[in-house]
Amino acid sequence: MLLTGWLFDVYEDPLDGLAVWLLGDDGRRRRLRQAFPVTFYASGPEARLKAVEGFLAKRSPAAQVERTERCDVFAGRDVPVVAVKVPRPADVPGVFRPLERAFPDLSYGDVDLQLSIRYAAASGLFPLARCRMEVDAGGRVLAAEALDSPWDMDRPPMPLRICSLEPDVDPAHADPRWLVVRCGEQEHRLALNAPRAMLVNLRALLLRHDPDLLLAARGDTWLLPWLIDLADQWGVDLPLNRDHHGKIGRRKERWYFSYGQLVYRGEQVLLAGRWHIDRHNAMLWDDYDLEGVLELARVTCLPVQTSARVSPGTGISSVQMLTALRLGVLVPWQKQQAEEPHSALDLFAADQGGLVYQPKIGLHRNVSGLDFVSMYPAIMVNYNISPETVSATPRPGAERVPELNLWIDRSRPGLVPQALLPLLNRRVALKERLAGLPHDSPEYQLNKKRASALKWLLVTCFGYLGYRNARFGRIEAHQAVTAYGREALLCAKEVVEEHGGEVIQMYVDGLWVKDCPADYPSLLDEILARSGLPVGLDGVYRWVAFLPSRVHPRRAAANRYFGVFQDGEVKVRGIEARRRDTAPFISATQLAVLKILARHADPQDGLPEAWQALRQRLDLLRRGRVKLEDLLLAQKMGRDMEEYKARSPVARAVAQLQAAGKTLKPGQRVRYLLTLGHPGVWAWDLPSHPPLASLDIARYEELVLRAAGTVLAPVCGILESQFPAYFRQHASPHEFDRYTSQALPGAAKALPRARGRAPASLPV
DNA sequence: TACAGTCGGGG
DNA sequence: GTGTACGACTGTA
Repeated sequence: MLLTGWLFDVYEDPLDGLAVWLLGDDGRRRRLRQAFPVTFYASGPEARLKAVEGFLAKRSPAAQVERTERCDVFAGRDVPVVAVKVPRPADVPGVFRPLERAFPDLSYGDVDLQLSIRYAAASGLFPLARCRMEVDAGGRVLAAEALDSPWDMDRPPMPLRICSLEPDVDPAHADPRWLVVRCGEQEHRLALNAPRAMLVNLRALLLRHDPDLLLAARGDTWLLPWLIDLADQWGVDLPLNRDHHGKIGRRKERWYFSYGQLVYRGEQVLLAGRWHIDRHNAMLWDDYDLEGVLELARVTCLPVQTSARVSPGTGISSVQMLTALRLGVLVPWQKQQAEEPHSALDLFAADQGGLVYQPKIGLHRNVSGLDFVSMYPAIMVNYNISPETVSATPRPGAERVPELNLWIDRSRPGLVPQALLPLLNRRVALKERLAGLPHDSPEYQLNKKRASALKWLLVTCFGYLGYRNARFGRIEAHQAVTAYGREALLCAKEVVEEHGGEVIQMYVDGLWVKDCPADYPSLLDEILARSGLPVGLDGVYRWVAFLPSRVHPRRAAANRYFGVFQDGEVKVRGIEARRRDTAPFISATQLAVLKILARHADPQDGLPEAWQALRQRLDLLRRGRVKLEDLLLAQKMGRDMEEYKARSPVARAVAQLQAAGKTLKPGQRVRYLLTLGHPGVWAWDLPSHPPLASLDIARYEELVLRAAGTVLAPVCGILESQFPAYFRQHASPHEFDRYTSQALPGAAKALPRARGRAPASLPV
């Protein structure tokens, strides 16, 4: 039988090797089976390989053992190996573990690979591929072929049936009463206080709609674990899985450090034959949602349920492994080559990393923002930077890295550039398409999410190059990339200056140019021609403010700025509104003030209106008209409770929750209100809310004024620290407490003009 | 004032 | 599955 359709999912089947789900063109969802033997390799001295053969013949008779050669990418050549082929993926650990224990001195390759990646490399199929399968009467796949590729720009959408499940409130905050279930056009509200009826109804819905995707809010961390227990308790057979043979996969919650910050990942519940995604436990869901997840699955070949939950780092690592498998390069089981311990993992490490300049503090008009497009990935591709192409000694035909004693072999394409090239090309193609589409069209939205998912993959690949435990990482390659980056930025600066522009700020992959020559295309082309890397115009700022450091007011903070483009769009970086610990009301106030300034060609002309808006906001705060949710500060718990030395607000809020029986894990976010007296905070997830009168309004006022000062002080030409006093004196002629909304229009007239007040040290 | 603790950055 | 930068800022002691 010949079937065509979409590849829905592939996972291990203990008996047959693989379970393969096909979403057929006829609308049927079929669980097929496929035999799938897998091979891994051992390499080392001849005598040891002989011993391996003897060992396996005795200990693992089911394994087929063969002598051959494979490419060791770090050695740069084919090496003799023992190939060990086992009948099913599930057989690998049983054969490998004793082998590795007996021969710890050998190198191993292709051992610990995700099944989906092995399958993709072997079959040419990928998640969501259009495909044709030849299947026997017993549902065994005899042959399969892909009918499209992940790089296709236009593909028919996969006809997914989606069911969404959502509790009426966040279960961490309060006890939900309803579960809202949406299947297609229908919406059902299931009462949670009648568990048996709820289960029976949910079962009926699942059977009737048979969804491909359960999109559950808090599905990982609350709903599914709870439903599974409840169904068990009430003896209801709840068909969460579509695969009757499959088990529901549970992964425990965990926390870890990544790029210097603590990350908490909640428990995961993975279904068989159906996808389950919890948008609150899905990486970057708010950025690219389902379409981005599907794009990731196609290009990384990770299963959809995995793509939704992993960090882009895992994604890029999968693409590298896939590339290696397809090229016949061994994927090291453990990292082979020695390297210095290092710390500079991050894209923006200033020391021997990206180039950072001290901008000129204050307000600047008519500034162009120029950015290299995907700078670091473009460098890796353009200069062929890969762990195996970098060497610390000159080799014939190798190119020296600027400023460093490193050489790059450009005679053969490196593994990492080969993995990146299609991603980079696709992102460029998607962006080109976006440029021609109206922003409100569905096609624009779709492609934007795809481009965004690719962006994160590309951003992370640089970090992976320098990451100690990456399989295809090497610190020297990482250093080479940043060296080329610095060179490219300096090259761009030269070109700009030759054209008569003044560079007022440079930051890793971007530069800000005052009174940039208007002939952009030729300027950008020249930078491309001289640096080899594409540059784009981020936009032309009507004005942009670079902020001084709060700790050292004479020094500029490279990373705190805001500005307004010619079309009125606002861009902010590093200031309160960008920080996830800022209360929504405070962010909103800061942005509201900034948007008022943005409406004026000269931001100072917006000051009277900005003062008025600020007074109104403070008035709302005073009169208790701000929703409690909008006053929530949110911070991550950075360590275990016992490890806190200072009674910081977070520590106090966590302690409150603990006393109320709610335990938080490191990396989880704690939301709290600021209250009067001791302990000064009120954790949001406590069973009750604080009385309105106990909110520390004065403290909130301080925070509002501080955030407003960040954007207003540079426009007034004063230091941020002077702002609250300045505001009370100049912009608020009446006593604070006497504010009423009726008094406001008159008050606005009494405002002074700030123009010309700037001290000499602050260019305005 | 020193120290402890958390945040951004990429588009 | 793995994972702990750096500088800037805020708050505590």
